[in-house]
Amino acid sequence: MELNERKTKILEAIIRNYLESGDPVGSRTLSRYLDIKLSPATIRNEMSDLEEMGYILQPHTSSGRIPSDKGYRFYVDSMMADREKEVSDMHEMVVEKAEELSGLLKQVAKLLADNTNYAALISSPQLHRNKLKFLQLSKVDDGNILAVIVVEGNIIKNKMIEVSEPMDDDTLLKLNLLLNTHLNGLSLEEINLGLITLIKERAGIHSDVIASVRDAVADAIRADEDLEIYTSGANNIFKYPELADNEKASSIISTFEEKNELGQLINESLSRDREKKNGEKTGIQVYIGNESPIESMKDCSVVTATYELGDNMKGMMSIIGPKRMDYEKVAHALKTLQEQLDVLYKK
Amino acid sequence: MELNERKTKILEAIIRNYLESGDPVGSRTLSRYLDIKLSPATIRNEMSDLEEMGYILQPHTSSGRIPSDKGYRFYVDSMMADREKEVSDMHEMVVEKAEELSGLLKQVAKLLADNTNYAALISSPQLHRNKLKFLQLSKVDDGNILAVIVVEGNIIKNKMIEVSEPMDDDTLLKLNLLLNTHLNGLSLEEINLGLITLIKERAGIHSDVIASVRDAVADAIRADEDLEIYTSGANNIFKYPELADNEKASSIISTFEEKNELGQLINESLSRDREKKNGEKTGIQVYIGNESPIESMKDCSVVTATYELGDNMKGMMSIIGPKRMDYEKVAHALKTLQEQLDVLYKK
DNA sequence: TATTAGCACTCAAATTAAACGAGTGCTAAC
DNA sequence: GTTAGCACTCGTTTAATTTGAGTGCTAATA
Repeated sequence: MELNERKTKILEAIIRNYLESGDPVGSRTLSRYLDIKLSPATIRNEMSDLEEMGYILQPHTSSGRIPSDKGYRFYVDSMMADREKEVSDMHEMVVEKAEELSGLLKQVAKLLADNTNYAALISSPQLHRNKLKFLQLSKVDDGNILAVIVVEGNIIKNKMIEVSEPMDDDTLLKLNLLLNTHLNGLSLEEINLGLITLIKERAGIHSDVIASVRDAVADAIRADEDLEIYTSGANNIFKYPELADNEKASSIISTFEEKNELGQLINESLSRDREKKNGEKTGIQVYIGNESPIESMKDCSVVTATYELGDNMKGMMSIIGPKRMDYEKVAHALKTLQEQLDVLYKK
Repeated sequence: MELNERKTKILEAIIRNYLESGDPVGSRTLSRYLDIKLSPATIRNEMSDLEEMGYILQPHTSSGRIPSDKGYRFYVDSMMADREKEVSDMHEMVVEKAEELSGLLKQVAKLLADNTNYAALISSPQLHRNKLKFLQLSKVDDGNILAVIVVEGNIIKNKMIEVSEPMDDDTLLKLNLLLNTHLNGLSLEEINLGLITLIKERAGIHSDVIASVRDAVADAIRADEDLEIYTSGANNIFKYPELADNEKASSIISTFEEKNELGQLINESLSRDREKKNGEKTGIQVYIGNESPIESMKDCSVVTATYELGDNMKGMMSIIGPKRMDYEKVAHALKTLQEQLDVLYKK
């Protein structure tokens, strides 16, 4: 079946309506709401089709329809394609330059949460150096091997690795080749996987050296140590009945308080952003329901945006709310702050 | 009416029972539960008295009784008097020395929350200097007055105050006397009040100088700048139906996230602790319901304990839960960690 | 062939009613 | 002073009923 123009219109009407009301929407309502004149019966037929195609679903027989994740996805994608609808009812959001970075970030998180009525978070900016560019092991003396590691952004790290027995030049050469072909261009997570296969292939060969190499690379890449996350408006989720029952609220709140799970979201979002650097440039990602990397947010939508402070510092901010959030407003809020942060720290 | 032994026993039985079950407790239940043999009818009479005295109350006519804030207060006070009941069902709580102080504090907060099943928080330790000890203004030259401020812990601060017109020695002497008699021994909050009366009395006299003095004193006293608060287990409140409804949960969660209101609690608790340094020495405070300095916690009980790291660093940790929390267990948990922190950083 | 009116049917949510039961206060007897 | 007895209260539970928004299907219509 094909998603023709009329079906598209109806689908959009369903979603728009549901975003506003939060109630399942039925054929009568749509008949009134649509600009094309169609009887409820006709719309019912179309809705039946749309349901079969997976865009909408019924909470129970004889109720109206609500968008499925697929439906939301369709909506968000087509919304993102239409450039810049103007969003009206939002206060001007103005970031004031703060003395402390932490103050600034707290401010941004609060602005986001207060203006959108969803939960918000922002990460401290991270040095942009997540991929391995080059790796060289050199024999310094019989007991020591020097590892030189270059990561994206041309940051160079040195690490001396002690070995129990000397390694001959030939082996070292091979090992260098092996490591470079396997690991170059990989991020930390991928390197762990890469090393596992590597060790499996060359089982037993200098596996202690390889472990040391991994540690050294991890040190060089990881900037996690100084990752701070500021949250605001977690209690906003209580405004949305579909998230406000104890079970769900508790797990969301807990994720917000623990913060370490949020780290995953940040990494995921930052690395996704890096990948499609060329194409779109807004750096806004939408995760709907199960698309989210965080388990406890499977009933939410998560909208993230990266921001840049000065030259090489990238961070992430995010809005978390119900699936039926006002995506336009949220995207707009994120973009606004993105730009402001950009300008604020431009020297 | 007097709270005789029998009434006391019945009151305690009511409270103990309610702490366990969370349900209003009636005369039949008590009759079975009590060791002295009394018929439900007799107990009803006593309960009626206890209600009149304000220790217990009825959620509605013809329901059992629950403790009032006054009842809880009685219970907690008498409990605190009995030294050290052993508490059984708690895992060993072991704090591991961490590299970073923040890591340590996060760990402690988590231990507290996980072991008690309530919400927990801990503040970073503050330098113990909250009261003004001595204040001296000296004329340096016609345009400048030097303020020397000594606060508790013998920390000395100097501040140069510019004056538009020179002040003669006599006035300065008077002002010194006035300031010292009014402000010595006061904490920051009290100083603000003290200054207001002072200014009222001596209206107009060098009020700009007085304002500068206040700022200088505030600078010297306030250590708030580096106050960090770590929380854990905020979601535990969902385990207690009396706190889990959206309204209450939302405001508690919000307080936990914003953190600045928690600062009040910390100051209040630290300064109370300082006052009764001599008498009790456990440093454990219990705030029941409205006794709490934080508005949003009026349906909770808050138990706080101070801890000392090394020589002059004092911090506060706290457990927040329903009024019917297990006070013994909580007090025990706090004491355990108090001791551990004490030992851990003893040089 | 696409659209629509009509109608029987479904089902969550709201409303009402009845039964239950834990608990009380009061009185009179022990 | 203590207790048994009893009528009464009132929140909770359960079931029955009503309501209403919405559906799918069929047959008539354009």
